[in-house]
Amino acid sequence: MFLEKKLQQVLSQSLKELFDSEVDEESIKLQPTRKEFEGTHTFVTFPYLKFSGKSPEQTGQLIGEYLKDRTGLIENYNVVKGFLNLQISQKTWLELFQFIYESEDYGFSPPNGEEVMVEYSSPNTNKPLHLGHLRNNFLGYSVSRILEANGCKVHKVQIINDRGIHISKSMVAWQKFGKGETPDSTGIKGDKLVGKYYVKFDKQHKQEVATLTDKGVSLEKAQREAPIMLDAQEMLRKWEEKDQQVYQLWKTMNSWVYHGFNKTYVQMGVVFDKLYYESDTYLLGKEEVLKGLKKETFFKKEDGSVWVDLTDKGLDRKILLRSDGTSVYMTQDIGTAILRFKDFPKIKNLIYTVGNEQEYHFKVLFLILQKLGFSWAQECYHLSYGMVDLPSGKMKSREGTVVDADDLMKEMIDTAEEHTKELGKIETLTEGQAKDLYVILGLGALKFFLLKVDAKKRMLFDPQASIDFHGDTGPFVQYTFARISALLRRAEEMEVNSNTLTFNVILHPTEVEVLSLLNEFPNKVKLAAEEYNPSIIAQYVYDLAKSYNRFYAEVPVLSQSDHDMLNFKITFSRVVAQTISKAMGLLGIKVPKQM
RNA sequence: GGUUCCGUAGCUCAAUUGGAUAGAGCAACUGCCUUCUAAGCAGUAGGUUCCGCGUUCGAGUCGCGGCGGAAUCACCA
Repeated sequence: MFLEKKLQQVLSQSLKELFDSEVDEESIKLQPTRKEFEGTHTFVTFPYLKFSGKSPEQTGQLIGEYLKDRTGLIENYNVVKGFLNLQISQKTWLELFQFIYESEDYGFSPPNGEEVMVEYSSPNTNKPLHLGHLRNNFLGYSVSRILEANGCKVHKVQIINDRGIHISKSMVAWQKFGKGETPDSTGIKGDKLVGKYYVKFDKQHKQEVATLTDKGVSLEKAQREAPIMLDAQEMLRKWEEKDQQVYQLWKTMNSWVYHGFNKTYVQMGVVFDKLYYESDTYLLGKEEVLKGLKKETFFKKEDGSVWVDLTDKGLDRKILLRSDGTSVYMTQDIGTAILRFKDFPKIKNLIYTVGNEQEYHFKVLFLILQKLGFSWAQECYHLSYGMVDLPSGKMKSREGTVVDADDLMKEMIDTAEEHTKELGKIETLTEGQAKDLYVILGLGALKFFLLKVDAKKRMLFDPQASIDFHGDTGPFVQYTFARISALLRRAEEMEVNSNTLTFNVILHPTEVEVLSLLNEFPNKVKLAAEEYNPSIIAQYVYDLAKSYNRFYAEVPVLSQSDHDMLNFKITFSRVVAQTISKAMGLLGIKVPKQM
């Protein structure tokens, strides 16, 4: 950013003086120079030929010459076809470093007064969290952090789908087969216990359906009218009537689940500022739909069901209330959205982190909110992410191919422990510190793996082979941080005076490369926020670490005899470590001082 | 069938939003620990960017037509 501004300025100036053309500084685009050419920044001359009236090469030559002679910014240049490659002068690089070093919070913006809400995690209370939730949560959490880094105040919220037929199913099965089991009595985590009964329901249901179809009942009818299914529906009715016993059971079982979820969230390292429950919002949604019906925004069918007609927007008709008056998914979401803007009237943006399978749903939801006359409907955004596939294909709870969140995290942590012990570099850590380290590394690997891929894209996760601790991974970046930390510890022992920085030094090419990346950091943070895209940060921090490692391998730091050089390289390393730590923080990943 | 998204090295992913000879990691192979952490560094090999046509100085990227895959189109959530 620092460099771009200066370059844009002098380029605009040169265009004016050389060709007498007014070009807005902001509109001048620079791109990184391909590494087979000399230089770091490239200016493409093609768009400006109309001003110069000369060939691409000549235009490049003229501008390059001007910059070299008239400004101290570049020390050399070369022209290949229409590409003007600029080599920034040492002096400029050092100015840049000084600027970064002295910046209060380099790359991050101070509060700008904007308020946004990010929803991530929308679990059902009938089964445990799985790999899909991990991508969802890491993504939403990271996007929140990135928005915060850009100065926004972020409300991190969760919507808990705590009502409906699915939880009734678990409740019925627990009543029938549970024999009073509780998380305490069994030692099973609450969400797992409830999930167990959800599976039990499914099993029982299948059996009953089979019995019925054997008697000649059609499959569809059998599925609908199997005794246990009727029980579940009855239970849902009783719940809506607030039947004491059912309500109590519902509260109890949900509390088990929340307790279990919380453990999982703590391990994941994600937090929420506020929780929304669908049981609190579905009635509000219903009210709004009835209001809309009065105003004839919606219409009623003969059987009493309420619909919205979106055919004028190229979409379909969509049901909002069933013929028996009960609400559907959409009804709840209408209520939730309204409640949120009531709770936080100042929010500029409501971001839903939800899988791309629900794109249609959100398109419809936002249109309905618009029809209801809420101006803020424009501010709702569906942050849609792709599904996580397994080598065996899609995850399906019924077929037992779901990767459980707790299991996966534990596996990652165990692998990290194994790896660390093999390398044997942490004898000085206490047992507690070592345990913490395994969590940092295991989760770092997992988060980085899930976040480095563009969120919009469907991705493949191979539990056996996908998670590596080498190469383009979380631990690689963490390692770079730990390495620099070790270096800095040593430097401290040497008592190097780093208070006075005199930049009377000669830069190594690898240092220029790193500086060029450090210069990019603010851009990346901004871009990641604009696109709600953490993968930009993940790719960036990998490049930075990679590039620093090259420097580390080629340039000795502590054995520098010249004081200024020594001092510079230590400070330089510290700035890189700080930037790595900040970038990883945006991904929700911690970095260890030793590993 | 309609709509939307996707197709890049053996595998997993990039490619600065239309820029130069399409880049990383993994897997394979070759070097580098008596000097700051080798979870590292350097190197070799690997490509008709699914196919075809078009748009222009320039296409993995934009348009059209195919082929292949996914999601969605519920009185499920």
